[in-house]
Amino acid sequence: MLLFLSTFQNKVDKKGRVSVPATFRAALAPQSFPGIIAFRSFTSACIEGCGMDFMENLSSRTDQFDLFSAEQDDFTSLIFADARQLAWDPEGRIGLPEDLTAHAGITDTAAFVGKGRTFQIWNPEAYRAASEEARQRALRTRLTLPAQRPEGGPA
Amino acid sequence: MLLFLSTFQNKVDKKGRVSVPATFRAALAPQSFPGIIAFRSFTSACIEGCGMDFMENLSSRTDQFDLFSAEQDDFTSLIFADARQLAWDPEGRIGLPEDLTAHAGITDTAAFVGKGRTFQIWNPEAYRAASEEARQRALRTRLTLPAQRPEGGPA
DNA sequence: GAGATTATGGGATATCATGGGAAAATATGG
DNA sequence: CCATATTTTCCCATGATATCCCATAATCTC
Repeated sequence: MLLFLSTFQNKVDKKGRVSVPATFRAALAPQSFPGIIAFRSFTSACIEGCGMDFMENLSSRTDQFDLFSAEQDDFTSLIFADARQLAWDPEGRIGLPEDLTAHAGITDTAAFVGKGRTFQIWNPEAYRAASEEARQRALRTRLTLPAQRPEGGPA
Repeated sequence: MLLFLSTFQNKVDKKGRVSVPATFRAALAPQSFPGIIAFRSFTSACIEGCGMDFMENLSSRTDQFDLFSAEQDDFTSLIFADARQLAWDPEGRIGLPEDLTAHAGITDTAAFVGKGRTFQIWNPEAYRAASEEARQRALRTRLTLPAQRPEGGPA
């Protein structure tokens, strides 16, 4: 199972810990780092989550900018500087740092939302509202996906 | 765990020592040299930090310049001549040389900023201002990453 | 319905950041 | 070449934090 699917609501205990859904952990099992990478979304009031491989992939892509260029610098500031490695304990829980929960408005419950290669962590009510809006928007504009790009080709 | 992620603020004691974040030390653990490489940034008021492997990679890149050319000469002066090996003590602390702290305006607190393959060391307030600017710039210009390269990267 | 897996709670333990003193290494001066 | 001063490195102590471990309840699977 390589994709993050479905939505799970788990409790945040008084220590700030929350269980990562078992299916998400299974999706991350092949990774080198036993946990998740999390950073503040810069478009929504939520936390972005992914595996270390996703960050490695991002790093490779930023290598396409010239080293020490302004673009490379801005991008790495935005993502890598803000990202946090959250290792899970033997029971599969992570501790959510205060600045992340503050950004997402999370207090006693967290919603893990599958997004395919990544996932998000929301305040449950905030997510309900945001997802309903997204659904309305999709119906209004007849949202479509671009056709798949041909794989491979000259490097 | 090959990437430098997140931002950490550590104190500089009266001896000029500061703890390298444990996760950064872990990322540098495979290296032969038990410490970091540091040199003055020539784009910002901060200290650039990395491992020896990255310096070797830089050396390869300077090979793109003609040997003994002005560019090659400038680049190697800016980086290699200025770089210093800072070994950490048994507790994971390094001593920051005065010329580096002066360049970054660091006095009693240092911010270690993850940048992927490298990291930076800032005066905390200076970094807050610079990162906020970078964030605004990135959002304004809708900075995006080039599409994934056909080869390499996780599936 | 039985066994296994998962989510949750709380106490014990280890790790990390930090401070200060002792010992060693280096530099300075006669 | 030795004595002294200065710097650097090492060692130990401490508080705060994060991690581990065990126990229990809810859920899922077969």
